Amino acid sequence: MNITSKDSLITSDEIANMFTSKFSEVDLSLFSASEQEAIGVEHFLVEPKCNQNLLGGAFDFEAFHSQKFFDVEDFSGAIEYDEIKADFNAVHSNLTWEAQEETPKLLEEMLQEAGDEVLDGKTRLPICEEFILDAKPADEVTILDHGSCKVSCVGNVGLGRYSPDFNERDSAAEMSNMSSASFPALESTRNQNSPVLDEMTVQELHEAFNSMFGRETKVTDKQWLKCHLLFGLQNQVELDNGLNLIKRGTTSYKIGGKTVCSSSCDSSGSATGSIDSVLVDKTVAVGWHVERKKFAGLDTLKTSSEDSKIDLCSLDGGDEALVTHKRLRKPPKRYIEESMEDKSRYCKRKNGDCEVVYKESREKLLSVRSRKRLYPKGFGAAPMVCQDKSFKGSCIQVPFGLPVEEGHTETDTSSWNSEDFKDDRLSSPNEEVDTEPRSARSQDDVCGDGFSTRSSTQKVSSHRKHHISWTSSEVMKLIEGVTSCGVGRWAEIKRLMFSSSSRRTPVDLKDKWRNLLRASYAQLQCKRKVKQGQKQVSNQVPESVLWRVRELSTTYPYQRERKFKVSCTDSSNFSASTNNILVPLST
DNA sequence: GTTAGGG
DNA sequence: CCCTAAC
Repeated sequence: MNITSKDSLITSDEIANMFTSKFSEVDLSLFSASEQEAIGVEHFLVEPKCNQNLLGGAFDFEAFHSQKFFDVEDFSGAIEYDEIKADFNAVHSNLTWEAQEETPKLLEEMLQEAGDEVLDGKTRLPICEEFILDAKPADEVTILDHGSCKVSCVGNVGLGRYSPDFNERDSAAEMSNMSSASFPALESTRNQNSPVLDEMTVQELHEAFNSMFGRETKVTDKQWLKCHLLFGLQNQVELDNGLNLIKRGTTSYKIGGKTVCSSSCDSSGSATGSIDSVLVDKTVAVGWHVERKKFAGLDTLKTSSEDSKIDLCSLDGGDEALVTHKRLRKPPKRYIEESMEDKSRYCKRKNGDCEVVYKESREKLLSVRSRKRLYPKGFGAAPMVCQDKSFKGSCIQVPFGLPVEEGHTETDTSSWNSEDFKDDRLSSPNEEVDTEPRSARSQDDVCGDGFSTRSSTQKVSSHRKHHISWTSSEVMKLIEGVTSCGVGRWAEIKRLMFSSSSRRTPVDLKDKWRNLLRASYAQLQCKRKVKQGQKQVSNQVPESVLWRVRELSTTYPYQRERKFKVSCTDSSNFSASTNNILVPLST
């Protein structure tokens, strides 16, 4: 069976274990968790009998690969980089690295897409890249992949904070310095002849090994020890930088019978949050840790994990594969509303500033209500961290602006609720915190003509007016109205033509007219190019009607629209068209 | 209260 | 369809 398909989730406990463990524990537990999977890695940790073949021979890479525990190509870009390669020649001969050039590109892409929030982008990234590029074939790849699985979500966070405009190598040196400050050997990870490690005695190497992997080794071969230490370092760096954003296929790991990495990137935000919180302040065995404090701010992050499960972000090969492209799932509306409500209450209580809070909350809500805003471009548009000061850092925002407060959830419910935050159960009459916006809103209820768009008695569960598509007769009426009243007199048109229809407001008429204009214009353009085009446009509105619209638009120029209208003066003799042209139209 | 225009 | 500034 394909393990990957079994269960794509990992429990947060498992994650926590993985991350809270010290390095050694992580590796060991992770690798030995499952017999089958462990094989390869176990071998890695087993002291080699022959240094020559220390890794390659023991490592059953193909077995791993065939089981799809990782996608070799994910790291392909990394290979071939430096001297260390030599040591692994034996292993990666089976691998194909055609994607070598892809990784940097991917990285760049990811970085560009990354959020605009830059935490230490300069210092972290270089490492990240370095190690991507330094990733070793076969054996290391495998292990790193495990590692990166663990970190995948961290990567999400980390990369999300890289400067979008980061220059790949510019700050590499800087990074190098920084890291080496904490752990000199790190610097030499790129160099097989790492001076630091070279200078270390076997005993020291043993100690390092012990602290890194949590186990003793009897191997006295310095080279072997160095190899492992270097790898360990890199693994750690990877862990810190979470460069798992590299495009990869579905990857799963079975740990203790449970598959841990999924191919789905849903709720990446949540995952990020919790993983991060788990990661924070964890000690790295070797004692260097690269600016992990950068994540401290996220410490308070909690996932909305009503689900104890977390999707790790593995990246599918699809179009939306990259995390940076992945759209976050829209949270349940109700949840949003409740969250907003909570936020509002909290803010009210804290600040006593209803108006401000209202606007703010409303904005957030709006951002959820609007599809455009809901799905902006790219990943960065979904703020992970609640920067709202009113939250005092005590809450986080799950992907789409869902604030989750800590310790503030039980606040008084007596405070105001704007209509926007009301759902059915909230619109009880005894809520009388008549805030300004609310009172302003209530005008809707008495909006003349008996067509109230929203009323408090109405079921307001859906804030957005239910979409009512315009019927052709309505369109005709609108056109008639425009014909007789002219453009812009929507209220009058409404009175004249739609008096019986309570569902069309003057604004609706205006909007529709605008759309008609656009449609007609689009039709013109399409017509010029392909005859096919008009079918799309005239799909809903007959061409004749659009023609009519155009005619009217020339008669009643519609400010802005007019300009592009004029520009498309081709067939129709617009210049001549004045009052004469607005014709027939059955009345 | 209406309208225009952006979202 | 919503929102809001401007009228």
